Amino acid sequence: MAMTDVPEVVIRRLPLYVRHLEHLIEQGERVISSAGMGRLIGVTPAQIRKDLSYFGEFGRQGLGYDLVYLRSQLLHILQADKQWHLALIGAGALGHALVHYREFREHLYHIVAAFDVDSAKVGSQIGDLTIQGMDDLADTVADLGVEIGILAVPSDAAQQAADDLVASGIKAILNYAPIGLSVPDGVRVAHIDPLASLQTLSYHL
Amino acid sequence: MAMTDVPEVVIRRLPLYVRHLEHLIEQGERVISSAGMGRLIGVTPAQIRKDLSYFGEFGRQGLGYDLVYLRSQLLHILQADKQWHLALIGAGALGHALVHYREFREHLYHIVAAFDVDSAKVGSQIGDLTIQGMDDLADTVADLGVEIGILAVPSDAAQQAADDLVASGIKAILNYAPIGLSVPDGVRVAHIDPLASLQTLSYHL
DNA sequence: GCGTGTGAAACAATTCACAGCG
DNA sequence: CGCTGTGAATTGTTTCACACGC
Repeated sequence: MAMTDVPEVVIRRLPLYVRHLEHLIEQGERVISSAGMGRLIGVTPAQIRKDLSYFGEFGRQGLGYDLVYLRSQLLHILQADKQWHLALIGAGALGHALVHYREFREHLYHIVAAFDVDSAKVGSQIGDLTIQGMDDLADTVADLGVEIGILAVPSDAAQQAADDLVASGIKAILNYAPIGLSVPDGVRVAHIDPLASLQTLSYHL
Repeated sequence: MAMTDVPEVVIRRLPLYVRHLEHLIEQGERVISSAGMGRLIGVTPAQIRKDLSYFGEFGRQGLGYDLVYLRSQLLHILQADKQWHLALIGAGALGHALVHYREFREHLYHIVAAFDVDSAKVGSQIGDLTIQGMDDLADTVADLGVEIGILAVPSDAAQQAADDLVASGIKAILNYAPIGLSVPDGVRVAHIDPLASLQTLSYHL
């Protein structure tokens, strides 16, 4: 019931719950029990109830959870119910894919500016954004209210770019570069590392 | 010392260790202590020693760990020291980025075939691969010895494509589709979900 | 002395089991 | 009765602290 001291692992599960709630809503369902949802996702019903209980009481005794209501509550907890402005650093093949990734736009995470360290790319288009030089980063972040940076540069440019993002005032970075970033306290990094994912897969084969 | 019953969370840290070992090797270092490595990565020295102890004894008392030796041992544990053959399903912008992603090739994970459900794309090139139709999947997987599938299709096509991969005999899937896949026991799925990562970031902001 | 490897202790997460409510 | 919400019990993970070897 209290929202203090929520384990990080619980927060990482909330987006998963949202995904499955949306799927059920699309199928025209209205209500689900923790048992039903657990079967669907592959976790225990107790875990779902416990996870939700960190944030409040969202279910109805004897009935289950209202899908639309629970989804809206979870999105609110994640602050995913308001619009976010993202800056993309790195206009390579990956940057291209990210700019065109529909999931982001459809879920209120909007890439509003693109940058590249390579001055040859500056001025050309990526999606409907004009690629800017890193010199413009701080001004653009301030002007457009950018809250989150996406790093999609080669690993040898990543730390410098991260430093630039931090200097511009950004407090959250989604890092696609295959390297651990060092950032000051108060800045949060989420790391996506496909090679690491493949290596954990091949371990089990 | 025994290799039985290794917690999954330990396995997910091994690629991280490998990354930092490689970084140190590039810088010309030869040896590091668990304390030095812990400072670098941001974990406790005890955790590193405990993690490694699940697999054997790799350090030297009073000295630390030989970087090249430890890296080779970790790569061997992860089975990342031999070549793997991957099949890409989905030749959109993301598939494009994945085919050109150097990390994979440089680390022995080779995309050797590409497929798409859209017959209009079949026959055209992606990188230096010719896009094939899903009908060819089983034969190509068998012919080329594909062990891992990469799913980079829209969510409404993902479960069907996953079923096709499973039917072709594949036992590991790297899933970029924003949806939970249901697969039989014995098939392992690693899920990369950038939106979920953004949502955990915005939670903390 | 320095730093590993490892049981034991401390801490964290998950699951159990049941009171309580609609 | 069905199903939530939650303390208590269990299980899993991390950290401690020290014996041992270089």
